[in-house]
Amino acid sequence: MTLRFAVLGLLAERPRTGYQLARRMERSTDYYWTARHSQIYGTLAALEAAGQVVHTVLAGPGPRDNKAYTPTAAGLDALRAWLTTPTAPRAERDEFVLKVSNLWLLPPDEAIAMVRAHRDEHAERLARYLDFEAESKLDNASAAMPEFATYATLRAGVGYERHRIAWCDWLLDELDRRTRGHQVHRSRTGVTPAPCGADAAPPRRPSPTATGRP
Amino acid sequence: MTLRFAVLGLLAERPRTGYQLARRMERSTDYYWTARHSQIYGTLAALEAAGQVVHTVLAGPGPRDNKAYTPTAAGLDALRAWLTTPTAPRAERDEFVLKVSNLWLLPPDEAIAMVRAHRDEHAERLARYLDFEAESKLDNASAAMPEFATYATLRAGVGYERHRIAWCDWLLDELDRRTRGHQVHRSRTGVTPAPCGADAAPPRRPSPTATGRP
DNA sequence: CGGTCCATGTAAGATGTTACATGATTGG
DNA sequence: CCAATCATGTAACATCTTACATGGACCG
Repeated sequence: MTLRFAVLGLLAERPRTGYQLARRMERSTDYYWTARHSQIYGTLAALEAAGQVVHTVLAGPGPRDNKAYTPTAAGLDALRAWLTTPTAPRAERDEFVLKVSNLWLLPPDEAIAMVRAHRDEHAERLARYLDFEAESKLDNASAAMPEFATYATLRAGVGYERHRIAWCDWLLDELDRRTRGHQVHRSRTGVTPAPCGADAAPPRRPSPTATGRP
Repeated sequence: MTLRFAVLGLLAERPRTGYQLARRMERSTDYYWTARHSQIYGTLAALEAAGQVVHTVLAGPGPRDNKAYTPTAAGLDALRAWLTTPTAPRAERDEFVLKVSNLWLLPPDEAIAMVRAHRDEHAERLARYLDFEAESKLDNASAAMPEFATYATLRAGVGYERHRIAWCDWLLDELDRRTRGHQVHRSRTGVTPAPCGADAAPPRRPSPTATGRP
């Protein structure tokens, strides 16, 4: 259902065609929902069937008709109702963090390279966001203007990238610290041999607590 | 494909049954991929067909056989290969940020209430994460131990929640500031009326320090 | 005259969620 | 005795991605 509201929200700003919506939603910078055009056209049809948008044909330049969609009063009501509904916490799915949870399987140098690459990518994104931010001048825009809302989402992106970078830096630091001392034992096979102590008998019960908690 | 590797990763730590995997993956705290059991059993079958895991039947307490899965050498190789593959930036889908991008449609008091509720939820989650963190003592665990990797993902969670909270605080502040002068027009609705002074246009740059970092 | 942008659609497939189904053991 | 936990599976559905299809206008 969320895509419906994402589309409605963009249409509430100003009428757009399916193509324009697709352009806007194919990247997620400063917006936070993506969709391909194949999804969008279907969604627009569904919204229209539900009486939440209407379209006017504009006979644009292409061979196709140019359909500009506008939300109806019912559509805007639905949108506002959705806005105030508590947001169910979405399942966090983060492929990189998942990889990090398996980092112990990699030799230290590869682990470090991998994190470093990720860090750089986020640094680049942060730079892009900051460029956007510098361009957007909204001075004393009121909270009732779309410009302010857009700016607020951009700030979310900036904060997120900063957090990501800080975390990568911390990780790199830790990886360095926690491999130092063990590096001595590395003899040209890429794998760390057991360094010392506690060789036998890690407890290994099927332990129900080990399965994890809430 | 990602789920395959998520499962392989957990099995690399220690053998588990489908049920145990499902327990671990139904919440996303300190892990970062979720799945229902209905997905997991299928994935295990696919992994086995691909020769990446094998199972041994343990005739557990239930009426069903208790199948414990272990990765094969081929499975571990595939997992390590995946770890070093560059992570394609996943489409960011964040329902709350999407809502914020439509915030201009709401009357100020409702907007503020909505953000506040979100903030509180994240504060609660942060507290839970910090509890976990306090419990996990890994002192000088090496980077080659699963415990460290798990701890690293927990740190990601902590950083994320902190960023989220800081962003909400910033937003609440801005919403307050940017509606003040406009509140004069709202009569008797339980919301702070404009107190005094600074009615029109104080410079109000979007001070970047306000976002606050980890 | 070949590629990119405009512009709208359909179809097949992968992935994820919800609901259905079964049945033993343990604790209140 | 009723509910929860253990334990594994299937089926229907919703959602998302990728690929196929069409064709005019404009630029180099």
